[in-house]
Amino acid sequence: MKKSRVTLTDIAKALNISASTVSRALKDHPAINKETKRAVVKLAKKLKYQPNLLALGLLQKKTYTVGVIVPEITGHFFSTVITGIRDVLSPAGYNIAICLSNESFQEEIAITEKMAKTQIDGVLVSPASSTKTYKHFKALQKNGIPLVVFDRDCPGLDADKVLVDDYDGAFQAVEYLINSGCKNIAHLSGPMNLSITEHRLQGYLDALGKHKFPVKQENVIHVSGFTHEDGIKPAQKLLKLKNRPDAIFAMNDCIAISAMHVAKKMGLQIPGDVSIIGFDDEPHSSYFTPALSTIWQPVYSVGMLSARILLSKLQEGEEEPELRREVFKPELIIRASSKAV
Amino acid sequence: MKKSRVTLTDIAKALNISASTVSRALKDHPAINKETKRAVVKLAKKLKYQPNLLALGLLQKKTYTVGVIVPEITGHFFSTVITGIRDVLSPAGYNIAICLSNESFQEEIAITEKMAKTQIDGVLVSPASSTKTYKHFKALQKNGIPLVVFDRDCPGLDADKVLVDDYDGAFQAVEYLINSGCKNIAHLSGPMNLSITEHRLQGYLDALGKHKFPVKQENVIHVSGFTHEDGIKPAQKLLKLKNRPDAIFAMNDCIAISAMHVAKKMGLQIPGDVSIIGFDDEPHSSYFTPALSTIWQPVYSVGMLSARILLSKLQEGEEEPELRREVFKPELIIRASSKAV
DNA sequence: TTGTACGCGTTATCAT
DNA sequence: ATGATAACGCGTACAA
Repeated sequence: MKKSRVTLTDIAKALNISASTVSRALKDHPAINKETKRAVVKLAKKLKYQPNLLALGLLQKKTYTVGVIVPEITGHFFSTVITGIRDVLSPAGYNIAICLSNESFQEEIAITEKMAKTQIDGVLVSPASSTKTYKHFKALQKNGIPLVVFDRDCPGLDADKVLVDDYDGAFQAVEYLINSGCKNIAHLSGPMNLSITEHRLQGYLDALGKHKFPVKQENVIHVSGFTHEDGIKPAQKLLKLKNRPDAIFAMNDCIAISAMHVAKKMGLQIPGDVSIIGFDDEPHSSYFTPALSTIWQPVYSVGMLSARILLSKLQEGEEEPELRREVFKPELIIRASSKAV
Repeated sequence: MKKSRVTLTDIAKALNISASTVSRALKDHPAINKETKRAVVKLAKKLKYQPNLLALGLLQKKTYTVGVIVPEITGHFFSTVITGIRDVLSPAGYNIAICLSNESFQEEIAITEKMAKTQIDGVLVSPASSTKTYKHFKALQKNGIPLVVFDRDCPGLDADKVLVDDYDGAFQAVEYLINSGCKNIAHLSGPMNLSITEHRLQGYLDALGKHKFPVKQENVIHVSGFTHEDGIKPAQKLLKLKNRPDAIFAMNDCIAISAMHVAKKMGLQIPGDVSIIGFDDEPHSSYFTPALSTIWQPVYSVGMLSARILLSKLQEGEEEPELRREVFKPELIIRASSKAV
């Protein structure tokens, strides 16, 4: 027997008044008798009345729910972004529906469709690494659902964007390695087709170029995913090269840790034989031995700003054609896994 | 100008037929003309019609959405549980609404209320460490919303539960330390009032008791939270004791890493001077130096089973009074941070 | 101050 | 095979 929940009408019947009066009493409507209001509020509390948000959403065409699509939440990055998003959206009265694409294009499409059906008010998204076209995002926009892209760019998609200057972070890291005397710098790059992969790779290449360092094909290896396991073989390949690199810039901390692990197993000194720098500044990165040098990003701010931008679109209602593109600067954090300059 | 999305009626008008016919055409109803069906489907596709799930939910009193309440997602544990939950619920046609209580009792209450309002079908929850009463959960149940508690128990709450035998895990760890020759074993315990904290502590105490080891007050310190920072001071306090422990069993890997960090800074050998064992088997735990011994839990299975139990309640409809209580056994994983037996 | 009527989008039921 | 109607729970314009 499905217990149906208490409704406005239930209260109205019990008090022998109309549902609209009950509605007004519960919403601080100006035109309402104090007595009736008191009675209604009292009974509502007693019956533990909960307004049905589905009905409200249907009526107002507004659900006060924002969808957040991220590829994963195992790492520090996205879970922190989500915290930033929540800290902005929650006080503003918005719900957050977190959805994981699992780095899968297909799942991402399924999620966006579901969101459109559930009448979500707006969407914050960081696309999966396997995402190739943006039709599903454009479909959302055509439905009048504002979209903000964060961290991972969607080149060619007209949307508000909050990004981090990955190019700059990579450039800083590699230039530091050069300044610290490294001569043969390798790069453990990310999965192809991902904006952050490309930008970090380009930063690496340009830093080498600026200092007239030759770029060697063999020194750049793409990993297939973001787990430790994904980094092991590529790191081995790199460190077994005839002309072994004396520095590795890894696309993230997780992969950097794999590289450290491999290097240590091979009996190499860090940073004596190989300097290593990661990206992301995961919370545990400073606890490894040696402590990992890395690139710090204003992750929490990325979440907050993305949410604020979405919020403004949501509240102004009128779509303003001016799209925002905000880019945060990352910072190099030098610890013990790289030589001093 | 808010673009309202395409509805059944829009399609009906365009085709000069009734909304119900359109509805039938789109749902493979038996009684429907092939021609009209073809026309409807074609137009629906062209117009990118998306059924409004709010309306459906309102009508059927079923939203096909399940709420998942977890204290945090930064660690490996809850993100993996969520994966398990999703892998069961998604194929069954259910949506998942992930909500973070942030270890806050207040937020947890707010979340449960919101879930009741949004007419969620069922709830999976692992309570916050600050949660003290279960009224909010009972309110959900009274509303006819099935509830499954996982990992962290709610003593006294009548609900389906999927737990891990934390007592047993702790017992195994401590007994191993004893067998490996440690004489003065300390425990970095979790926040008070948390079932897993109590069970792990009890396992520690009973293992000592079984082997006639004295229990020293000074050897048990509670940490206030689950981050690395929360573990530093307690670990320092422990390792600066006049009678320094020769082993530490930490309530989780994160805290164990803090302890390792402190020990190394003090120039202690691990496991020569201090053995260390954690709990959770985080993915990076084996990459530390020395690799961390720990307790592995069937995390993914916890998620899957919880979801399956909820699913059965959801589908059978009729509430069956028989509550399930499933307890998984954890496994001790010995790496390099503890001596061999 | 309060009640009535209507509509949000959908489906089930009954009628045609 | 198709259409009309009612219903889900709520808020609001309008009437009383």
